[in-house]
Amino acid sequence: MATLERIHLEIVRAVAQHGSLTAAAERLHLTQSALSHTVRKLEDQLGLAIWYREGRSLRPTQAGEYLLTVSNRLLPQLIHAEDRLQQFAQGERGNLRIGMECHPCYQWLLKIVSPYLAEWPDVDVDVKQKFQFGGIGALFGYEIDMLVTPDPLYKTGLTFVPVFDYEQVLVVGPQHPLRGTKYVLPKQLSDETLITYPVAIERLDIYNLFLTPESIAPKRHKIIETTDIMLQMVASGRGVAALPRWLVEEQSIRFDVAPVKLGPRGMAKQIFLGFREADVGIDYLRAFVDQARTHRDNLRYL
Amino acid sequence: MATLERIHLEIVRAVAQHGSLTAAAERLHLTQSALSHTVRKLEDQLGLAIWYREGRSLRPTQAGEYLLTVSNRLLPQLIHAEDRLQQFAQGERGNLRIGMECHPCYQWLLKIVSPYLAEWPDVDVDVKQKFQFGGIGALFGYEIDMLVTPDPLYKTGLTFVPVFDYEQVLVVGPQHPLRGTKYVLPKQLSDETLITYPVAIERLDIYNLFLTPESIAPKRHKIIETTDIMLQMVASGRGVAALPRWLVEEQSIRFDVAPVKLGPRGMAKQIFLGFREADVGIDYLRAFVDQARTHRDNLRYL
DNA sequence: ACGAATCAATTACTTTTATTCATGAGACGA
DNA sequence: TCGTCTCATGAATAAAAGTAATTGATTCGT
Repeated sequence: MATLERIHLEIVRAVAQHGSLTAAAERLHLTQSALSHTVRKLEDQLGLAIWYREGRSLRPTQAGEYLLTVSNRLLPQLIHAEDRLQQFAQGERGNLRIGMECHPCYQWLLKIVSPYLAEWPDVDVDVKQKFQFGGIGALFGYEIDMLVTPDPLYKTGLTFVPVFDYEQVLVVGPQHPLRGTKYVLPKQLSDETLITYPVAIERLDIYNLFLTPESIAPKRHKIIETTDIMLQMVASGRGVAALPRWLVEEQSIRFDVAPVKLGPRGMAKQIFLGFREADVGIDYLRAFVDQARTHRDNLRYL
Repeated sequence: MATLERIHLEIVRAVAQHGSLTAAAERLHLTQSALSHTVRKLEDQLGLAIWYREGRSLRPTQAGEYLLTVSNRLLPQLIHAEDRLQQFAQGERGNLRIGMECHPCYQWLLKIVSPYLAEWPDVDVDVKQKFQFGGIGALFGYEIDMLVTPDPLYKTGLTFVPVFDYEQVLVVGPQHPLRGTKYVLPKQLSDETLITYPVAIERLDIYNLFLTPESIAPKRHKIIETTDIMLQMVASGRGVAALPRWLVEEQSIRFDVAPVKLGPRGMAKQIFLGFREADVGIDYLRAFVDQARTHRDNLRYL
């Protein structure tokens, strides 16, 4: 019979991170001896080894690997809970951890965040972009509190609210033959170089809603991380990309690029904010959604 | 600066459950005094109160409520980790926590579980049916390891595998006018009493795929928990229900009920097994999926 | 409205646990 | 092969957690 204590999780994690008990001890402000004792006791209680002792180094056993995944999952949650309690104590509101699942949304988010921060001076906003199990998983796993995503999921436990409507368009450079045409058809892209963000093809709308249904693929597919570079590539004639119209129009001052409608009816898209239903009571979270909604309503009257 | 220890989570939880420090102390095999000390120290370190002291009873503060949700989320995960380590130590494989999101699947599950248990004597199988945040949330939140569901979710972090194809049919009793007809149309149900399991209407296929698209509602909607009672009700002419064909045929020996096709083409359904991608390496989990797949293939050759 | 019962808080004390210090044994590289 | 790095160990000590006994307040039953 053994009880997993927080210190055990800390040790497993620190050892994995620093490679040795000695280094882990330093990081945890303890002596190597203290860790050795604690580890021995835990291993005795569990009746199994957490590390293979190979010479003077430690290699995790199967159980050790497992404990590591548990630690990596639970420790951040404990730490976040402490932070939040700390904030309660200081009368602060807390922090809002926002996850982003769509690259160009970042520009949009900035416009929401600045008035929000002004209105809620005692709420901190974190923005995360990488999740082990995707945005939905991050919400369920309490890694983030709010998710900005183009594809919502109406399921128990989560709420999604549409906060932004936009048109996804093709972006072309100055010399491009498609420039100025009313719209583009899928087959017209079969000889183009398509530039996208580094995400799985199944998550790219230009494939899902445009190319794949017609069984068409572009000649080449280039991957670029940042919007700026992407637009530079397009402006210099190296390829075409699919981006929100508002973003293209905003950036057309800086780069010589132009939007072209995708298909005769265009490609309508929405951005959603998602959060845990359990959190609806948190006022500053609600306020963020309201802020985003207000922004949307303002655009409507343009 | 305060560190949340496991004992703090235990205390918060036990107090919420038993209503008093004294009762909580007993449950944790400690004296009331010990808890009082620990609580005071934690509250001092945090700089805030976890409970309001009202007379001789404790009512959680906002911080206390928050701590309780954290405890309820994290403690079960710690306990499960301990169990699993224990199982590692004893050479056992572990347990497979299966969540069920569809009522009649239970019959199907039984057929998979028994050969599985025989093949994996050192794996225990738990079946859970209630989840705070739905089946998907339970998977992400490590409440369960496998989900049996009719609606999968192809998203990062989870894998869904179809394991069972069936036809959803209308079940009618012995005197029912629809008995023996080729198929039933939505409007033919507008004067019937429909019996279903107690789940939200949006999750019932008979509504989603059959009635709602034609804007038709049954005359009455009765809710029954168990399949047996449901079939008894149908057999005695109290209403009709929608169930898998195989189940109806199996039970038609015990109850005088008959299946009727839903619409001219019938209603084709699938059951899926879902699990965390992070767990694909776990052999006994994989084996369960294989078991289910094998069962499916066997049915194909009938 | 009174007395018994119950509850949390506190103090002083005890026990248990965690941590350190000093040291040893084995592995590794120069 | 020596110096240095690793983790393990035992005894000593510091720190923490726990108990017992008591108090004061509140609640409940009669």
